[in-house]
Amino acid sequence: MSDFYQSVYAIVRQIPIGRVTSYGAIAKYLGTAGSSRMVGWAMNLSHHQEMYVPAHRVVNRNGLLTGKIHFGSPDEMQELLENEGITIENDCITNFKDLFWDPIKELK
DNA sequence: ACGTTGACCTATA
DNA sequence: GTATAGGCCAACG
Repeated sequence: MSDFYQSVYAIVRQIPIGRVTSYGAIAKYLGTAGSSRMVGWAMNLSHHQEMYVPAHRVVNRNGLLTGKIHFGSPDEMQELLENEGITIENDCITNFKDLFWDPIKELK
């Protein structure tokens, strides 16, 4: 495994409960801005990682749950987020702007 | 080995 | 404001 994926997983695990972030923010934090798709790939491989990765806390820039289909059940991701106190409406995070957790600002 | 795809983002029309 | 285009790079067929 390259350090890139490990770094991505490390960041995702450090996301506080009830907060979310975006692929672009993570990519930018890792210095691979513009290649945010790789972050998505990292998430794709996250499910066969030993350590659990809360990929449900990572959404796209619009706060839309685009990756929900990659979970076992499309509704699983929304349930997990709502379980953490996040409000979802039509697969979108309503208070996304408030719940947004920027690793550059918070983790830097 | 090559072409296509993808859990994205930014920019232009 | 929505629509389309381009760029990015790794994995899959």
